[in-house]
Amino acid sequence: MPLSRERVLRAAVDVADQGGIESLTMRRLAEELGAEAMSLYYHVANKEEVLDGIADVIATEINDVVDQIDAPSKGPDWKKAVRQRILSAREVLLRHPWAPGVFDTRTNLSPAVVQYIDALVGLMRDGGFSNDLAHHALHALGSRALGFTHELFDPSDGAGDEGGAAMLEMADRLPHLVGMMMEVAHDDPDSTLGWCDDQFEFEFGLDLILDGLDRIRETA
Amino acid sequence: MPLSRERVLRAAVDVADQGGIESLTMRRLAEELGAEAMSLYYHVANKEEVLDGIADVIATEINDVVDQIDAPSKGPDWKKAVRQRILSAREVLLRHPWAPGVFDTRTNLSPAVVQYIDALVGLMRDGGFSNDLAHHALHALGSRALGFTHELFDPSDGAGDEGGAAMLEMADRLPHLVGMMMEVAHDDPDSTLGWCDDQFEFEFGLDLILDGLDRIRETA
DNA sequence: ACCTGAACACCGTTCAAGT
DNA sequence: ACCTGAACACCGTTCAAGT
Repeated sequence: MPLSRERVLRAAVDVADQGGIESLTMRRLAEELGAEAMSLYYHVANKEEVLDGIADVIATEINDVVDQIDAPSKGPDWKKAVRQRILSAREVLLRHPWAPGVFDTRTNLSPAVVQYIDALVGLMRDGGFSNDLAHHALHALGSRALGFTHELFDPSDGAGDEGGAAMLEMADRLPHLVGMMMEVAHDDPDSTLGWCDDQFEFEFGLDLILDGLDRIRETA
Repeated sequence: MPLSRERVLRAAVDVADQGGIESLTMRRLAEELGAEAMSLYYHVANKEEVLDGIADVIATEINDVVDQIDAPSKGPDWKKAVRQRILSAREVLLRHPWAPGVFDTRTNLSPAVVQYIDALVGLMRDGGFSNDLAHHALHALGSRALGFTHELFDPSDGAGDEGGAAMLEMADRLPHLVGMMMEVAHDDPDSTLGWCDDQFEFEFGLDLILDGLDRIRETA
């Protein structure tokens, strides 16, 4: 089977899925395809084009999933329809944890992402959004529209269990944060320090925004 | 003047400010300091530590600015206080456009960022937030808490003025998006395609979230 | 048309050696 | 204690050359 742009991009996704995005080098990608690194340049201009390409592959996978959803979106139903779409997109991205980072660095926008956004605007228009409100809504959602957010920090490491003395010193400098952590961790003693339920928090933020938009929509 | 961790990090910020983050290499950084690349390793463990370091330098600059704000935050005043803080943080980041991207890749969290977040939780507590609500609020704000969001795409390029024929073809595939763009661009004929006012959109999304939180706070 | 070998410029980093 | 020269492994990429 000869090489092709298609095969190169699919292999690139496989490499990133298996070894993470930092393992995706032109030489490693060629190896995956049983070819030499230089052969790739016949099918793609450079590595940037590979990154643009795999972003588009993932966005296409998202579109394939969400386009099978057939939810009513007229009037007040818009919110459930949009919510379902975004959470489905998120499920796809959870299978490709490197993808959000790649989307972030893309300056060229993926056609499949534009297609996704277009459908989202369509749902909001069904809900009675003005074009102006739909536009602001896209900005308000930001990366959440595609199903991810950028965590400020990963609570899994750092600030860990350094023993009581360091904890007391920390409580002095960070009274509010330590107080919050202790109380929230106390309420949910299962997860001692992996104390954030990503899915729950994502939905909380998403609903906060969707509810706010719905309120503006009604009074417009 | 001998090298020092401090000088290395300040020089790294200068290099990034001047030439962008991709211009920040160990060799270029050493040149800026009139030294050899290998000398840097006496003061920092590796490049990752440089990146952790400059993230912390910027976060410290943010703290220096926001700590001078003395706004009332009790009860309903919390929202104005938080809003002002976040918009001030944003002003600092606009002077270091590379910084959001660096924050994003940091897996080790900057002490100065933690300090910033702690103060933010304090303001919310002043406003009557439960620790639980403050915790969800941090996740809902996400990177917006620090004053930035990740744009889905940069409207300055792509989808540009490819003439009427391509536009008609685009309108066919992307009816909602093209319709939205045409209407919003029509309302604001100044900015033909740089049609998004970043500052306005940032504040719109921020206020949407803050208003939603305020409503939950009141009914709690 | 499609693939490759040799080579180049550029990384981050190690380590033994200088002062 | 602080800095450096030489060297290594690894990048992305060019280009002339193979089939």
